[in-house]
Amino acid sequence: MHYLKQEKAPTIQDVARHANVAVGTVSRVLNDSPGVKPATRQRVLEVIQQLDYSPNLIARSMTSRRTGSIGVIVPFFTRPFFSEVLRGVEVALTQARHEFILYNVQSNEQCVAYFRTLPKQHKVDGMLVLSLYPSDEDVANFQRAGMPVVLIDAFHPQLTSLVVNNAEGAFQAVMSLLEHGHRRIGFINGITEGNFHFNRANERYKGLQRAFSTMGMTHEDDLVVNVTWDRQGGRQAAMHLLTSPNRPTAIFATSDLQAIGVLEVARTLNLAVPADLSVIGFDGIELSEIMELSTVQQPMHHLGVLGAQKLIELIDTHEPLTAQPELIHLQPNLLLRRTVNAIQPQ
Amino acid sequence: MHYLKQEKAPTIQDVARHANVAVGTVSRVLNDSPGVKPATRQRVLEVIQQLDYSPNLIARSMTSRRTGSIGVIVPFFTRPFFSEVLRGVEVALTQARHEFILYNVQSNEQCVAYFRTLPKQHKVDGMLVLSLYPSDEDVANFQRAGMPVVLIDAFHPQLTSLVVNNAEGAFQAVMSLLEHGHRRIGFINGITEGNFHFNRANERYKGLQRAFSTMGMTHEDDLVVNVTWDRQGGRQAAMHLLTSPNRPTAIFATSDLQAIGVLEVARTLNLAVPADLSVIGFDGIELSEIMELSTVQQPMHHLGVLGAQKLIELIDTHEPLTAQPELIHLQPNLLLRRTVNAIQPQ
DNA sequence: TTGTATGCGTTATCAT
DNA sequence: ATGATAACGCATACAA
Repeated sequence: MHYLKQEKAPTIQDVARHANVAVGTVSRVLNDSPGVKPATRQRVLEVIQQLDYSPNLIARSMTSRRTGSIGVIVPFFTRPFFSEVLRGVEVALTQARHEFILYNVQSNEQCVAYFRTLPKQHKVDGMLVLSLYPSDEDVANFQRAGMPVVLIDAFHPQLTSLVVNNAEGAFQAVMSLLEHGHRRIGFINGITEGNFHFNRANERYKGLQRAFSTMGMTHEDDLVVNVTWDRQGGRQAAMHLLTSPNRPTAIFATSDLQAIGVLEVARTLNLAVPADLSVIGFDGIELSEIMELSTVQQPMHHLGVLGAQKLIELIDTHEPLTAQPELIHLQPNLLLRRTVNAIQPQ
Repeated sequence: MHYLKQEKAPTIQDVARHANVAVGTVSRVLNDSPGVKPATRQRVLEVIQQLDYSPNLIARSMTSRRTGSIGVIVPFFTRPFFSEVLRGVEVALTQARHEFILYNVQSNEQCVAYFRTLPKQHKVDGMLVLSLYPSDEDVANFQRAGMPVVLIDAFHPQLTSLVVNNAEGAFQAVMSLLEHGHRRIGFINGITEGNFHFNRANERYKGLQRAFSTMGMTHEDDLVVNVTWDRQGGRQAAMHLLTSPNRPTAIFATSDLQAIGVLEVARTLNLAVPADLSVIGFDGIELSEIMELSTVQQPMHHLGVLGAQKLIELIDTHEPLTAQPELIHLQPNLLLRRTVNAIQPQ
């Protein structure tokens, strides 16, 4: 092969020289600032074309103090729920001509490290945090660094937060089961592998309890199992619940993945769904549709889009830090599908 | 709330001043270069701590000409296949202390635009390209810009490429169907929504043809359907194939998602799988396991890890552009599960 | 309308 | 061992 010429990339200086103008003028052309003679502009444009010049974005960030990219901190980004939210984020961001750096977190230490270091590195203009709860100290750090932050599926009093009404979603799901005649309802509660600060699962538990008390009943503690949010966790929980004496006739899981795990175990135990067992999940990922799983649908895409838009807003308005943080509530939506049935007469 | 002090972030100058040293010394401490008296180092370190100073990475990139982040160009990143590869990328990258910017592409124009602009913007140190084929001109651009590129699940003679032996995978899948007695085998070929440059599907078709010719037979054209890579496409194709007279007894799809679509249609048509219809997919995504779908497993995670490692290598060695591009072959692996059965006696 | 000069926060190359 | 200073590529305030 012929040798490759790897000339240094042309700079604004080169353009200026070739066009017989000063760098200032080229800069003005680039940012189409007013006050440059059409003829000159034309000439500069031609040279730019000819030299195949493109501004160095890093250098530009030096003066503009904007990088054009935002950081997204997310646990286990390949999980369908997060993946769907990210999709929404991506849509809103590309529309706003921004890019995003993905900071995947798999352990508490990693999360803490990101919260600590990222605000001060100046690599991003703002941060989107998914399902993770920064501490007061972390928040103070963000503010000191002047770094806008939006929380998605998480909450902090001083940060713009988008939250889904988890309690309400759980309430509806469990009410539905109760109305179908179920009384022994297993509840699979999510803990997280990394031991992050979550509390969604507890809200969902409260929703369940409210449903029971609405019906003048109380939920029995022995039907609550704490496991991880994934299929594996669901399988463990289901194995425990379904092989115990006086097994539940229905199971409500705090994630679809867990619910899928339940379905798998039910299959191996030869329990027919929904004849022998009703199941409701949470999230409304695509998989739930395929499996015809009843679930509490979260507005994942919307969560992502809205969160990204709010963040861009904060960045663009240069966010007077006195501004009141917004708290935005979104509603989940119960989706009854194949896996829920009225309880069979014994 | 008390007013928020949003002081400007401290710079290396501030540190120098507070420590009564010159910026050069602070820089030396930061990069632990040799030749700085322990006492001085200590003092500087203390000031850094006290000021909560952290170097501005953008400014650092100015001189170092390295950003510490790489760009990943990927179509439809939420699809399980890409998502899994990305997971591998993330693992290798965080290990190498790099970050990645996700460039999601959904149309040919977007892809072309990324190929054109990204190399010259200096926002990333290198690029990872998934399942997309840059043109010769694009490649020339990369080289001119001195931007290392690694192709994953794609190939270009002048670029380090990781490819899976698609033909072999398809061959094994179809051979298995043939050995199970199937003769009328539907083939669902993938086209892509965005009209990118793909050719994987054709390789898979070749594998199918080779299997047939190995058995001294030929595959009939009317059993080939071209649809998109997703569930939707699979459903369309299945509907077409399964409602035609003399329907196939088995279907081989070029993606698991398509195969899932086939299963869905089979269910609505009251065709039992595998009694009435055998199905094999391609990719080996988690969903295939849940659905007990037979499939050709691709080394997705490995693809991501290896690709990222190769790219980091290129970046670190500052890649003398004369270097021979590597071509790395990975093998897929046939996974026979519930959805394949010997053909039933009519 | 256009040119010049300064600054952005580092690193690196000189001196000292 | 450390200090002073020139790049790095661009934007911008100020001059002309």
